Amino acid sequence: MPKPTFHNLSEAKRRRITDAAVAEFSSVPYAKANLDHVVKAAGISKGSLYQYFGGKADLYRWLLTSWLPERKMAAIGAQAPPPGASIWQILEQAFVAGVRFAVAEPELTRLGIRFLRDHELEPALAEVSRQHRAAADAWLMHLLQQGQARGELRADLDLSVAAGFLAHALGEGMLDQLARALGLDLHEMLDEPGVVGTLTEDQLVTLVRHVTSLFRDGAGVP
Amino acid sequence: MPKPTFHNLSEAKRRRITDAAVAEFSSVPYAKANLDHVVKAAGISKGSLYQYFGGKADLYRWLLTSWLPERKMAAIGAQAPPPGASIWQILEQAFVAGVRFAVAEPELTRLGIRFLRDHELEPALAEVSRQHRAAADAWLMHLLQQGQARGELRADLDLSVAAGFLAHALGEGMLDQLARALGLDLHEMLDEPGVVGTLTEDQLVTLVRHVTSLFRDGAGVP
DNA sequence: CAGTCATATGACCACATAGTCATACGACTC
DNA sequence: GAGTCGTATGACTATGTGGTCATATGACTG
Repeated sequence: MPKPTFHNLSEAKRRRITDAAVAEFSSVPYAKANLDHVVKAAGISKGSLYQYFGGKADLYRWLLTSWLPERKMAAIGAQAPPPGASIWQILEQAFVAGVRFAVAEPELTRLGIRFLRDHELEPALAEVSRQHRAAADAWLMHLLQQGQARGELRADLDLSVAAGFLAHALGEGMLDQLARALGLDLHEMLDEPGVVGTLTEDQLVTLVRHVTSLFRDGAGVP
Repeated sequence: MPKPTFHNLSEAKRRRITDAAVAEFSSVPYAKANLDHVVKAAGISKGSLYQYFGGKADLYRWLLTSWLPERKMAAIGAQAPPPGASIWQILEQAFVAGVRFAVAEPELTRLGIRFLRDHELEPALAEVSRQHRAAADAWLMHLLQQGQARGELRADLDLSVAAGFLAHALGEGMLDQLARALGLDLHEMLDEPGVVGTLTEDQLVTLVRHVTSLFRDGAGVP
């Protein structure tokens, strides 16, 4: 976590530093991320960085556990679902919010994806990631149980299996599908700023419905 | 690719080197993998390793593009599906073969998973991975089209979306589900050699059926 | 203006580790 | 036994980079 000095800096300077760090950590895996790039891009000296943060791991941890979640919250907002919403509406809302964020902030998305892939490196981060997973899991299981009780789900569904797939589908999986729809690789898509913007709201919602439809009743063709 | 010298070595020595390399590359990401560990574990000198391979990247590439596929083929074998098989039988067979391999060879599985996660590092490997993906994709799409033509699929299914999910489900996703069934994290599961053996053939097949059932007709509860 | 404090600096150090090379070994030939 | 050829060795070099520290700047105080 940042040292007090960091909080005393001007908003603009903090921003320069954060931007530089995000750019670096989102473009290469943690082990390859280079603090010299960060300080150069931020226009500060190496010594200063160590006046603000405890080190590389500290900076990375702060970005992922404090800064990124804040940005995400700010961007998505905690939209309460309408009172009588079906679990499909709730899921759809979550899916769409996630994809909209990815479209609006491809760099932050890349940062998050990188984290998913090498969180095992920093034991402290592994714990963070485990908690995230557990929270998402609990939320999904609760939702699915509710759905099953209301008869909104296919009756033959194994909830645990479904929750596992939805967890993936809500995150990376959805982005993969998007990339697929554009004929690209996930990384290619996130690296090209313009391309995601070509997706229409309509395409997006259609894609989301195709995903959720897997868990709803089929049309029942024999 | 290995230099000619490597092929002249005794089977046993080649084996020691390969085992050491697999152990290293499967336990840490490529950037962190240390050739000194490899030579020590293999009981050879650093110079020798460079007599056998062009360098770190060369060794890694060979493991993933030649050695691992061979081992996989040997372990799974190219079982032709029975002539009149439904796509569900074919998929089930593929799923089960994949999981059996993971159970039998957790270290090789870890190696493969690591590769999936940092293939972007080595441009040459990115190409390899792209080809794998494309091949898997083509196979799945073909299978699904066949299934749709025969009416074995839910009629409302978007084939492209389904193929995307199946691609994940056949690989990492299936392993994730397995770990979930054991109450573990994917990496925890692969790191503990004993634990996977506790799964019965029955549990395994049941899990696989739960996954494929997502794409089949639901029981149709309103 | 002297003193003090927070902040800034970048040359520098410490260390890890990919890759090299001069040298040695040993089997096989003549 | 001298020559030669494929192989083995590990000390060494080159490089990249996380982290440190003596020194500086400059604002504010009395």
